[in-house]
Amino acid sequence: MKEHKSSLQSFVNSLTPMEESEFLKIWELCEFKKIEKSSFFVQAGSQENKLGFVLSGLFKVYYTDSEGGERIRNFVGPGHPVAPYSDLILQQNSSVSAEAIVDCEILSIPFSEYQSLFNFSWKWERLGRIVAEKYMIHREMREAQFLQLDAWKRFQKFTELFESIAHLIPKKDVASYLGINPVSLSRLIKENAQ
Amino acid sequence: MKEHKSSLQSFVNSLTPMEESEFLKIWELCEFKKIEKSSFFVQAGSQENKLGFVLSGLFKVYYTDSEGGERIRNFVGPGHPVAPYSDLILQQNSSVSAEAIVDCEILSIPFSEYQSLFNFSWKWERLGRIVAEKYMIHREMREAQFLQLDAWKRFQKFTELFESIAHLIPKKDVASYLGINPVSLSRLIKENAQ
DNA sequence: AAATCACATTAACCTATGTTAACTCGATCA
DNA sequence: TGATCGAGTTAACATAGGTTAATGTGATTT
Repeated sequence: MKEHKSSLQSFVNSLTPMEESEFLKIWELCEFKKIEKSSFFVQAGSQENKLGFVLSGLFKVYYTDSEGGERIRNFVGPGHPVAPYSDLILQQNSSVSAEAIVDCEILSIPFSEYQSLFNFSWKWERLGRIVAEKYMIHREMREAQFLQLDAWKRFQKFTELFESIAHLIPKKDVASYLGINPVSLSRLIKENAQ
Repeated sequence: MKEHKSSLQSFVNSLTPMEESEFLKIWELCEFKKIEKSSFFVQAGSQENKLGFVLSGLFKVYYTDSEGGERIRNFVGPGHPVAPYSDLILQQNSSVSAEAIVDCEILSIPFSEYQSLFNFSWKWERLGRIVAEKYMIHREMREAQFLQLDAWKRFQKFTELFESIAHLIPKKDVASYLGINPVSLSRLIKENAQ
């Protein structure tokens, strides 16, 4: 669909401006998929070869602990890539699951073919660099927050960062993202309310 | 010095094999520096334009909290880059300090010139991508540990990761890296020492 | 409509980690 | 040589956050 194409295209162009012909290289790799609420784009433990680009909806990306509990690494909404990026690079089984919180639409791209674009042109190599840099900046921001902030301050940062989509996210998932449990989040909200 | 050159060269080649002539592009940018114990390569709050490559010694890279306390993000030893990488990319004042834990020798490279190499050849763009990917993988690993592990388990991971240099790191700095205080680390070691 | 279910809230109690302070020890300095 | 200092340890107590369990509520299923 036209709008899906332009959604990906404006993402790509915002990172590295590209000629239409260059952009088509990735567009040809895209497969449109619908993923309904509570279904998975990526399953932890499996060897994946997909990079997703979210068109609509919202995913949670999480580690699973030994008792089956979720530890949410990130939420990913429209206009952003969703993938077990480190695992794809290291060619290891996915350490995270990516699950739809609401009904979602995505473009799915085979990761190995995405990587092949790096050999196809400098522009794509550059895009790969910038994508990696952006991932890094986000992971580092989270690391900094765990290192410096208590749970309540992390909650405030969460609220700022996910302002536009926070209302879609169940509180239990917010708690998991913060590294605390839902009961504790309830208490924090109550204690800090006004 | 010959050995400094080959130290950087083998780092570069391990990421992306390069012709001697290509490698010289970065080698020409390098300035050799000695940084003595307790001195800084990077100061938090200042606008920096340097990428360091550690030849010998050991740095701690840390955030400073409102009361002046250190929150250590990472330790960097020989053969690795040391820089406020995200801040350099975002062109903002450094959010971290990089301080020598012992006397150090480094190569210092102007970051803007390092970035210019990306325009000079595809090979350098590729190197930039791989460096960013590796940074990302490390930041993500730390994020995952804060999300999933308690302080004692994080300490065990620290011990594995920094096996070869852990003996150089004061325990108070280890505690800071773990996100706990030195008194708590002492207690954990005591309680877990069988 | 009744039953079920996931989610959220609250309370009571528990545990990991923080805080303060005292003491030791080895390194450095006067 | 003695004084000082920073790091590390320990103990006592404080607090943030975890655990369990009870309760409510709204959505979904039967």
